[in-house]
Amino acid sequence: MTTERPGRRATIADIAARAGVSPTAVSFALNDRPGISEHTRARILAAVAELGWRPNVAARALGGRRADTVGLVVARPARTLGIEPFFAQLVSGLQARLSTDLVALQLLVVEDLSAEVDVYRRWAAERRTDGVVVLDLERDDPRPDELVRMGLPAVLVGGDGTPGPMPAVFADDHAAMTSLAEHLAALGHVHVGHVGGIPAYVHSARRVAALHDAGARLGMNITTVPTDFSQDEAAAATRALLARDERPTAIVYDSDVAALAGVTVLAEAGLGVPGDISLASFDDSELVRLAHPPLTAMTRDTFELGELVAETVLSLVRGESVPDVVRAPTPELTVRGSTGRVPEVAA
Amino acid sequence: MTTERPGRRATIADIAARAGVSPTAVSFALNDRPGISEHTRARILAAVAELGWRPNVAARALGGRRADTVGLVVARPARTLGIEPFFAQLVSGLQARLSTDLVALQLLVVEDLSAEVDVYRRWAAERRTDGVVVLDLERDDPRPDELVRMGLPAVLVGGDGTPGPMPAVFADDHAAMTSLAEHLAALGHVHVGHVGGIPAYVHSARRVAALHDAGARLGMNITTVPTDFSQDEAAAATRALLARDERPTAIVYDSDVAALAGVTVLAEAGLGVPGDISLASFDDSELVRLAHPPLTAMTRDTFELGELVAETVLSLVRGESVPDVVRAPTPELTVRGSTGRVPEVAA
DNA sequence: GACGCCGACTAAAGCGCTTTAGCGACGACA
DNA sequence: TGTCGTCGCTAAAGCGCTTTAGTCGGCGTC
Repeated sequence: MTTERPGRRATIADIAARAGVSPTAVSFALNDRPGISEHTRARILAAVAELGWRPNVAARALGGRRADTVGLVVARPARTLGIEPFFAQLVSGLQARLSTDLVALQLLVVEDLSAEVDVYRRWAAERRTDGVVVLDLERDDPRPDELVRMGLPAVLVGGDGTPGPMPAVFADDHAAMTSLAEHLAALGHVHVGHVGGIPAYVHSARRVAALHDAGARLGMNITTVPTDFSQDEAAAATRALLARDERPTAIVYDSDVAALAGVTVLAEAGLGVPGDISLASFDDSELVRLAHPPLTAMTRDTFELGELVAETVLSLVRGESVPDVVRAPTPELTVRGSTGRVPEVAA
Repeated sequence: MTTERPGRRATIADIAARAGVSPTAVSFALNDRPGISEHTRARILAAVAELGWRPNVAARALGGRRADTVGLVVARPARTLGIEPFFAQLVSGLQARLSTDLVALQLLVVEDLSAEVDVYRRWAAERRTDGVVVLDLERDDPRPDELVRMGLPAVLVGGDGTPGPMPAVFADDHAAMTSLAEHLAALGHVHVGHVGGIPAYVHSARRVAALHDAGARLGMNITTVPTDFSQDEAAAATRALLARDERPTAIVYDSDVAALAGVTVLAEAGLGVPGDISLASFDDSELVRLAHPPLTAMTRDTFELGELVAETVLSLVRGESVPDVVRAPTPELTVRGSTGRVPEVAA
């Protein structure tokens, strides 16, 4: 156990004294730099262990070194984050990978994009983080350029798969949505509703495009209703779809939370799933697995995605070469009980 | 906008030069210390704004000041965190309150308690965080004493409401569980199952005690099955309860996620809720509101709880006086469609 | 008119590391 | 034998702030 010194905590000087060397030697030993004999190094490490000493991160960072911290700023209402499995899983994965390298994750939730950029500016000026992870890329998003300008290394999650000003981790939403559309087409569905996300988001737009492309190709009639990802709007969108003259025989939801809201609306309307109408969620998660019936969804390992993003940002801040576009696995179709053949009557 | 200097970023010396004063004056102006005239202060602040300068946090922390960071270490499997609304909401609330004071939240997920203590030790030695938030208090928990020993300020969430070695934010689980028991008793339930949490957790134990106390008082027969909070165990526990000779007419779940698992088991067993059996969840959340039928639950604002905890830890690290026990609002009963009168046959 | 005090400010030290420059000893090489 | 290179290590500067200990001029007091 650590022997508490009276008053102040141990510093590098205490270690040096105890090992009978200079502070420089301690620093060299600690950072695996050459010029310290094995014998001396061992003595130093022993002193470190005995006093339970750790270099003060602030002092370390001051010497122009890294802060060993990666930042994540999310521009969404703080209260809604708690129910987004995607987000929570991503953070868990990020955290898991970062912590193996003793790098901390700094989390911040803000109101909007401009507040988000302000935070980046602050962090960059304060040297608080070595790099950041950027989510929910939008069309003409100001963040990449701003980040380049302020010299804060960043990794984008999402994007359109084309090389941009900074590395991006990209999952092929288009291919994923296409396979979901093909699944529905194979079951005979023609009129398909789509409860989409925020159109400004690049990934939302890409999903809409994919679904409509596939619809055109496979002779399906797609109706997309955009939402802000909230349950209220998802429920309203579902009701709107049900009220259409040509009522859809299947509805695709952009997120798991939205899909659950949809399940509730259908239950209230007395419609059976998949007997009367088929449901599918683009995001898979515990939530849709627990629904009754469990929902057909595009499965991806979001935790793993987080790890991949962390890996990328770690390489980036270390100055290692990072590909412009890191491909994450494409989500794969998991068929569960919520999708079935189109009902006879409506066929 | 900031004028980028060639090479290095602005430091306090640049601001001082621009304002025609000494670095000391800049520091004083920034920290609202007396001894700077209004006129000079204004000139300094103008220079700060023009260069978009922010004090380097590392340099600041090095001067023995605060790190402006609060830590949260969670000893649970990282993958399960993503589906715990309680946890996500708490973090959101914490974050929201901390960020208004520009204090960062450091998140870390570890395997077990001993790894958690190691992280505290590291953080204390590195001066990385000013204080920490401790969750999931256990019986004979080693953490409070260890934290006191290493001099890391901490706030406990949970606990038993008695003053301990450090401030605790306490919600009266006992009273909450009692009101849930009374609700079931009023509906005529006698045989009540309880899918509990990890018995080592103080809050789990307190809930069990409350339920059994109320049972004794109200003539109910309570059967508690402990679980590790996972859905698998919750499902298994539910099946075990259903298989009992004296099948319960109501089941209480300690968490929302567990309750959802229970809903699925009942649906598979062909039992109607609340026709055949009543269900209630101790934790309320979006999840149980979305279930069909929506579940009766004990409602509390976890986001607000997070804010309260943040408030407490902020006071603590600032050296302000903090009560030993901060009382959070007691969760309140929200009756929804999942609890009903005990069925005739079983009554 | 001498003294003390106060307000406004500065010089310099110090926080705990990392890093650069350099030093002495020793062996290799010519 | 002299020189150079290398190894193992140290002295000292420097990172960008905060803080302590002043300095200096003006004003009130007796």
